[in-house]
Amino acid sequence: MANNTDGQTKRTSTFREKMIFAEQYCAKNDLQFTPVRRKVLELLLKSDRALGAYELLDLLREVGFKPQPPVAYRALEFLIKYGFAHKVEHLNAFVACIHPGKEHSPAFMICRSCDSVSEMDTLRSDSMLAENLISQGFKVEEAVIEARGLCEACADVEVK
Amino acid sequence: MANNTDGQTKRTSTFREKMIFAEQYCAKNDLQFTPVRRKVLELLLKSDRALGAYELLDLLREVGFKPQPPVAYRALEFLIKYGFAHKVEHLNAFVACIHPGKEHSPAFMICRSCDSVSEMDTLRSDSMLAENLISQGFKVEEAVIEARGLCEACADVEVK
DNA sequence: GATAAGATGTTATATCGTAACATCCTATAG
DNA sequence: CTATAGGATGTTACGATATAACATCTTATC
Repeated sequence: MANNTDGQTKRTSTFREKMIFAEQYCAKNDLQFTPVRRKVLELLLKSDRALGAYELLDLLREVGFKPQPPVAYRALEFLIKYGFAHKVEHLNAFVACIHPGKEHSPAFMICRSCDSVSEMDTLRSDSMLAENLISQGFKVEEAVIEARGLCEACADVEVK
Repeated sequence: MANNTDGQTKRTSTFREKMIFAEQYCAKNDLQFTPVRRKVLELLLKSDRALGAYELLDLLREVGFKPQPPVAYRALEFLIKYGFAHKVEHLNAFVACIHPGKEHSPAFMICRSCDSVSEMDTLRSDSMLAENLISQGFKVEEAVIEARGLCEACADVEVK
């Protein structure tokens, strides 16, 4: 299938495109996209599961870093603050964001069979939710949705 | 205002009514509503905030129990399993459920100012959400919504 | 009164997360 | 070229959350 030089092909953005986006976003906004931060984002992007902080620490060690826990948590804090990653609260674990740069409240689909986590494109449901809550007198500033169930692949397999 | 003998008055159910409901539900379903479980539910019902497991342990100690962590976690596991309580993942803390016995995915409104947690009556939004996710090939089995923002009281106060 | 299931007691430890302070790096002013 | 200031990282130590594993007790039933 398409490589990066094929500007015509329709597809979601690639790993490399996301890294380049992060790079440029940081440059534009005077943010330091340091080696640890870059590596953590790479690891999250390459994983189809959410990764725990200590798991990330192990992976960082495998590629030559010698980080203590605060290093991972600080990198994650940075990535989350600027919209490159989210925390999945049900798992105490972290995932790369699918549309960094855009304001949004994330919604996750967590497969109970294969543990994959995918982020829903949920700009629409945001507003439904907010309206709903506002109607009860609550002023929503941010909202997170986490759904557990079966992803398409695992639902196909399960005969039950 | 109304006491329990006033069957006509419209209001949400009282602490005592909820305890009686739990009692009867357990009796009907051969579940043991033991002293620790009862006390933990009482404590959650009486609190307007979510309570952490270790906070509950302290409160249990104040009333004569001498529990180690697993005791609290087991009581909570029971209450959650049978729909009397929920875990608020953003807070690593627990709240009593507002409508036990009914199948539902909870939605919480967490006030960033006063820390109050209230559960939204969200049977409707459930289905909206499920439809939305199903459309992306994911089979939702349960979903949790957690919104942060300002409760009505705190929004009124805040002049900003 | 034997037995089995569920509940609780208890110890120890795993897992997740952060406070606090030292050090380093880099940009910019003097 | 130093000085210095802010942000980033290194490091130690610990706090907070959660559970595994096994012992004991309680209760219902045979």
